[in-house]
Amino acid sequence: MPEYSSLEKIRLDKIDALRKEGIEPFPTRAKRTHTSVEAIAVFEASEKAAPEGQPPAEVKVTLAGRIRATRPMGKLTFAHIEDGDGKIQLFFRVNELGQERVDFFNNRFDLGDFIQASGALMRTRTGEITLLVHDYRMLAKAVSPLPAAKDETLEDGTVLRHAALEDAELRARQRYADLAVNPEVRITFRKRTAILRALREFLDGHGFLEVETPILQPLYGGAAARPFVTHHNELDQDMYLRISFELYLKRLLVGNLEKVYEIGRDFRNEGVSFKHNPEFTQLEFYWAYADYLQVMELTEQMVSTVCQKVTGGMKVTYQGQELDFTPPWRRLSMRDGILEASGVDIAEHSTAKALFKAIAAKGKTPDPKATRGKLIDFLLSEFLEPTLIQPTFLYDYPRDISPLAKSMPGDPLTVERFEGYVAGFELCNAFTELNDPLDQEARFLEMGRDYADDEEEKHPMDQDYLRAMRYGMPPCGGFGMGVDRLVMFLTDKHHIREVLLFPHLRKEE
RNA sequence: GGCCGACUAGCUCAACUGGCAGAGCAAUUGACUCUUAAUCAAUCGGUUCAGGGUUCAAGUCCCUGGUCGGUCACCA
Repeated sequence: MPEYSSLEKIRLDKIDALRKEGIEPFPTRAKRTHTSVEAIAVFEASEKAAPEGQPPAEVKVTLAGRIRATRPMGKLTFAHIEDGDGKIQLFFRVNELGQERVDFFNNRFDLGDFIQASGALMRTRTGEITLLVHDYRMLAKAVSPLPAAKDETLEDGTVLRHAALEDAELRARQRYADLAVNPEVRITFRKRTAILRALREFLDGHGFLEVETPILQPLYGGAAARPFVTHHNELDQDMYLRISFELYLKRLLVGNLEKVYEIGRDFRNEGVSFKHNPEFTQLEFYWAYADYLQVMELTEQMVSTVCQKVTGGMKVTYQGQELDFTPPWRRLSMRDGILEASGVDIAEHSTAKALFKAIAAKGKTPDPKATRGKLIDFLLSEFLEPTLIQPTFLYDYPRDISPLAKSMPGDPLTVERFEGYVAGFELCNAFTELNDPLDQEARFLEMGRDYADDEEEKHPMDQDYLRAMRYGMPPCGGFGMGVDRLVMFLTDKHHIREVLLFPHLRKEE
């Protein structure tokens, strides 16, 4: 049983009063002929069609929406309702309704209630298109007051929000209230959907087949991350929530599906931050007979096309700085990038020991047990990453942190891999895929050895994946992107929570 | 997980070095036939995140816990 506040008790009393009056506060059916936006458009068209100096033909509509403001003034009441499209004003007047029905609205309806209202559209003296109400009824009573937000439209047309729901926790925990009260939040999530649709359109248009692979897996892999573990009761078998799609999608290339992609949820049992949520939306595609350079080109085409479609241009403002997604993006080798940013030339230090000394000379202290690849990664995040603001492809990664990528011909320490960086953090990760089953098996063993004393990063050997690869896998390029991060860039949100409808939060006490 | 900060009415926020917990909106009542943060008058509304401590006196100081935010660590 909830503890009702004094405001809620008043509303509960109104529900009782309505029922006593024979009115159902939660009727089963509703009716509407137009949304607020449609109604306004129809009325404007009718005004345009009217001959010069003549009043427009009468436009009768039935609207439905949530009451967001009321202004009772005796024999008149003005109210604004909001629906999924926008807002429109209702005008209750004694002339049409009689005093009793005007009073009934004022006495029984509250902010947040859903109402259905029919009547004729008109313009008020101040020029606002308004529904002159001839009939109305309750569609759903709101027991709890919405966390109020009132908008004031200033003379220059800017909207000033008063008493908006701003508390980040409450907004995320009660996203329904956040959405109900903050229209720009609805816009963000509509944009998110538009981005997903645009990504699918792009890949479909390039001949990729969208597929679905298991989320519950007997073995996890394809990334270095701790998994969530669950259990199948009937089979008495532990299962993992996937940490990537990679190993399953590449099995499909063995099966002669040459271009596949999946957009779905990955789960990583790791820290939560402004760019990490335990479950996040990943896009991966695999492309037979392509290499990482072709993937690079397709990536900048895809992201810029999506940006164009969703925002109307190739440039966006992100946290006060302009990002330009126009291809081609800057290409920077790992060696050059790190040399520029830190002064350390990784090519001059071929062992972990030598590289560690070079880093120490710069006044930084990485983990002394780190492999050479991990040290390079340290240099990358410490010096280079923060400088990669405009979209940049950083390419040629150390082999020992890339167990699924193919080595550069003639350079055993380096693999054909790139990551796309934007605004100082990683957007995507791609490589020429390793398709040699013997090399792949050796890499798995290598990972197992290198990380043997670090259970968390141990890469499990996936025998079925190797079996698939032994049937022959075409040379291919593969790609993965955190879709939430792309949404962040295109909606100018600093925190991943702002682009997830229901982000991870700690249990509510 | 470490460090720093925040938490006060349904919402947004005040309250000096410890000294009677306040405002606007929302709500209730009344006035008002073109308002738009409607206005005007009156009224209601509090376990100051929770628990403990110091003190004549705690929203304020101390300790423990919670949640959120920032930051660092972790995240090949």
